[in-house]
This record gives sequence, structure tokens and C-alpha cells, in this order.
Amino acid sequence: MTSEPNLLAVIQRQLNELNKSEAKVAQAILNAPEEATRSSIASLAAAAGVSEPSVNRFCKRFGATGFPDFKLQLATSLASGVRYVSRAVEFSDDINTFPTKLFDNAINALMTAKEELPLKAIARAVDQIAQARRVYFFGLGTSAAVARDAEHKFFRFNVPVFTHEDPLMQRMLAASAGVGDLFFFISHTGRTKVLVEAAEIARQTEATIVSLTAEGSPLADQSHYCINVKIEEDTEQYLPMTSRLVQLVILDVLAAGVTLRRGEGFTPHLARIKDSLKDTRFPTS
Amino acid sequence: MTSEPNLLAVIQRQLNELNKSEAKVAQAILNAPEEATRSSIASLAAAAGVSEPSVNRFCKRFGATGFPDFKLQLATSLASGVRYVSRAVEFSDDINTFPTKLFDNAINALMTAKEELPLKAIARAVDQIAQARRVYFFGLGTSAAVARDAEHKFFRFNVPVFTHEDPLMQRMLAASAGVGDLFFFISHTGRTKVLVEAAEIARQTEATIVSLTAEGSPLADQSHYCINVKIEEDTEQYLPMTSRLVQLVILDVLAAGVTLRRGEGFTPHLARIKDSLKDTRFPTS
DNA sequence: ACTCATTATGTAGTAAATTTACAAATATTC
DNA sequence: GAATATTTGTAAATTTACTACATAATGAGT
Repeated sequence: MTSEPNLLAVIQRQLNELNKSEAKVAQAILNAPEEATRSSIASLAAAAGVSEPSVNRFCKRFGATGFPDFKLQLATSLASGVRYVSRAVEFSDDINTFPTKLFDNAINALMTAKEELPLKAIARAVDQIAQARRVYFFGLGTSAAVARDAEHKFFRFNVPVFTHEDPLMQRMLAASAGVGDLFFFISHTGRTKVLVEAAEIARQTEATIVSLTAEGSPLADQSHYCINVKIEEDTEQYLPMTSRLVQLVILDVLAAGVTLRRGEGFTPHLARIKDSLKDTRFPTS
Repeated sequence: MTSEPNLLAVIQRQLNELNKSEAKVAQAILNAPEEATRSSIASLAAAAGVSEPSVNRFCKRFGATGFPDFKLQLATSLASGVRYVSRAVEFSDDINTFPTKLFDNAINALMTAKEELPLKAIARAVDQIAQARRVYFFGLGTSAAVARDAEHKFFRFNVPVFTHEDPLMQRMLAASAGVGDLFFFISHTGRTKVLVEAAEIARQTEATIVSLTAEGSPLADQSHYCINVKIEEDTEQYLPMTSRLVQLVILDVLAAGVTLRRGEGFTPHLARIKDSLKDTRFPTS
């Protein structure tokens, strides 16, 4: 079953080539698609002003095995279309609306990112991280928090990991890098000067440069390997809210990739790290 | 029509509270969701090993008017592309499967959190933050990165914001707190001793204590206001991956709430902050 | 313009699927 | 262990969808 991404568009396109009664059915469906998914064949036939078998024939014409199957395809098609709409928070919003909007935006961002994941770039980045002698995560502003998060994740792999928010430290570390060092730059825009400059400095050494940033940005240009994250429109007026979520999940993906690379024998090591925290917590009652 | 964004997650979550036969139906659906959307009630009943009316009752229990309506909702929910409920990464996974799994898990976590958002607690927290004289964000480990992110967000509101990862600093600052100070504790488990102790110390002052943590935890007990985040099962064996995403989005929600509270006249101030970064970036070509 | 062939549409009956009402079985409480 | 409540299944009723066939409409050729 080749589930058509947009059934309504297909119907619309074929409107001319349909018989009179089939066209009536098409029109009825186009007028109220959601309702059509909930109707019985009888009520849809009535709404279109045709007989039930006409509706049935219509369905088969569009590749369905029958009316129920057609409804299913229609519902599927409608569901995937509605999804990707980001809604900005407005001053007229209240506690019942804006939290949902923000969550929806976050979910949408992740779904979009998931569909266009640069898998090859991710795979290559995993390779590089797995064999690095040292890893530096550099970011500024919001991305500094992401870098910090990455640090907490990657130190588990027995690779020394460093993070610095100080641009001067970043420059100096970049300058003193050598073979086996990996610099991982994180930036939403990929245009932050001091960060790009640090990348340029690192580029002149033997170190490997990986970045998680916008495609075609100056930072991407400086990188040996770049994981592109689509820069979305500025729905959220004043803060990059969703992009850092995507960055975090991609870093999770990288960490998982390295774990898989290390193999099953590595699990006890991770378990030991986890256990080490046991005594810092109040026991569960 | 309350079209459920992720019906499978809802089913999964309620598995325990179902009767024997309803649980069988649930299992059958979770095993092969897309097949279920194409089955008749009879074949699904057979697959689950129960009678047809049991399937029907199951559907109604989940808000559908009947079996066809349920299939529709299920198809709609599946169409979003977020497949299974929570899938752990396994060593047999490769680059084509584990990134998707991690994204799906993240998306699911946000969807679940969205459904059970503690709106009243959020509203109260917004109130408190909006009128605080000073705000401290305290977290440790992964939550330290979240706290850092919060700092980047909330300083924009003309309220002094502080973050410290050092437990000793946290204690000392807690001890020296006074009226108008707000301590915002972030913790996945709510059981980290040094953090809870800092909260206890702060509690003895005039300061307000807000936490973003697990319900019923020691940290929650120390808080005047607690935003509960459901602690999910430990699918991710060794790292809390999804919970921090939820924490971040909830902090976005709080920030948005404070922005709305400040009113429209506050927008220029935010714009000025944004503009201040302009010269740090390479211009867009 | 008329007939024949072709296509389109509807009618009616049939089969299938879903739901309801009720009865049997199982679990729960006192 | 009896009484009650809950769960589950059986069987009938109802709704829904499909098939076969008949009628109507359309178009081509004479």
C-alpha cells in the first residue's frame, strides 16, 4: 500500500477526469474532508447526492480496496498534513493556551528534524568522536548550556572531555591542539564571530573539527564534518527555543552511537558510573 | 473531536489499569498498530484472543464512539510518524534505526508531558518568578546544564539571575537568602542529597522555593511551589535523556509566562537585548 | 435523426461487520 | 461461603458495505 502523502491534492488534480457522480463525491469530500473520514458510505452518498455504489467506485478509482480503506487513507493523509504548523505565542494567550503552543512547537521541531536527519554526517561524527584522544565542546550563549550537557554525556566514554564558555580559553585551547584532538562546535546560527574564529584557529592545527550548526554558515565552512540542522523561521521572536532541543537530541544520538561503537562489553563501565551516584541520593521510600 | 496526538502512548500508560481481556486487546494493538487499523473487529478479537464486544468496550474506554472511530484515531495518531511507544536502543541497532528511536522517545516524552501539564503549578511559579527580587537556578549534573539554560533565558526580565553548580556555593547562597529571593531547584529525581540540603537551608529563610522535580520527592517536600514532572521508567538505561528536554520546555513555558505577565510594553526591551548580539555575528550573506 | 454499443449510474439484495442486550462466569466483599 | 459487583462472552439486532444486475445516459456510425 503506497500511502499517498496528500490524497486531497490527488483528488483535486483529477477532478476534471472524473464522471459526473464521481466528481460530486470528490467535491463533497473536498468540502469536508474530516467529516468524510467519520461518515458512513450512506451519509457521504447522500451528502454528494449520489448512490452508495458510486461512492464505492470512487474509492476504488483512487487505489483503495473499498470505502473503509479509503477513509483510512484519507485520515492518514489529513493527519500528516495538519501537523507541522508552528504557532507563535501572542499577548492574548493565557495559561491554557501558551504552554500547549510551546510544547507543540517543540514537538514539531523534533518531528521535522527527525525526518531530515543527516545520517551520514552523524555516522561520520560518531566515528570521529569514538576515536578521538580528547574532545572539546564549544558553544556560546544558549549553546553553551548544550555544550555543558554534552560534556556530562561524553565523559563516560573514557575520553577526556572539556567545555569552556570563555572565548579566550576557546581560542587558546584551539591554538594548542594537535592530532587526536576533536573540537565540537555548537551554534544555532553558525555566525557567531568569536566561535568561528576559534574554529579557524583550530583548523590550522592537526585537530579534527566537527560542528553542529546551520548549513552553509561560516562555522560549517570551517569544519571537517558538519551536522546540519535546518535553521527554522523565527517563530519564537526573541529566543531560540526549539533549536537547542534538536541539538540536544542529536547529541544524544551521537552519544548512543559511540556507545554502540564501544560494544556490549562497555555496558558494565556505564553501569559503574551510574552506581557511583547511588550514595548521593536519598533512597526511594 | 479531541484527536489524541499519541494514542499508543496513552494505551501503553494505562496498561496496568486494564482488565485482563482489555489488556490483551491493548497488547495486540501495541504489537501491530498499523495492522490493527486495517483489521476488522473480528480479526482483532481473534488476534487478541478475546470476544468482539471486548474489543468494542476497549475502544470506548479510550474515548472512541466505537471500533471504527477507534481505528480512525489510531490511524491518525500513527500518521504523525512517531511509531512505537518507548523503544530502548539495542546493540543490534544501526545508524538507520537508533537515531529514529531516540527522536521518537524524545517526542513521546514531550507529548506525554504536554498532556499532563500541571498548569496551576506553572501559573503560580510564573507569579513568583515575576515578582521575585532575585532568582537562583540550582541543579546538579545534567540538571546543571538545564539551570544554565534557564539563566540565559530569565536574565532578560530585569531580574538578577544566578546559577551555581557548586554545592557549597548553593548552600551558602541559600543560607544568606531573604525576602524576595527565589530559589528554583531543578532535579530529575528530587533525591540528590546536597541539593535537597540546600533547599532545606533556604527553607529556613524568608526566601521562596520553587522546584521542577518528581512528585513526592524529598525536594518537592521542601518546596513552596513544585512543578511535578512525571518520572518515567528507565528506558534509557544509563542517561536521563528525555526528562531534561521536558524540563527545558517547561522553563520555556515559564519564561513565556513571565513575558506575557510583563505585558506588551516589555517587547522593546527584549528586542534591545536581541539587537545587542548583532555585532557579534557575521552578517548573513 | 435513429440504432447500436458503450459507459455511467442506480436499485435491490446479500454478505459482512458492528453494536446492543442479556446471561454466564469470575472476582470481591463482608 | 453467600451476596454483590465486575468482567466476559453469546446471540440477536442493526448498521454498514459490497455485488450483481438493470436501467439510464452518452456517443458513434449510418
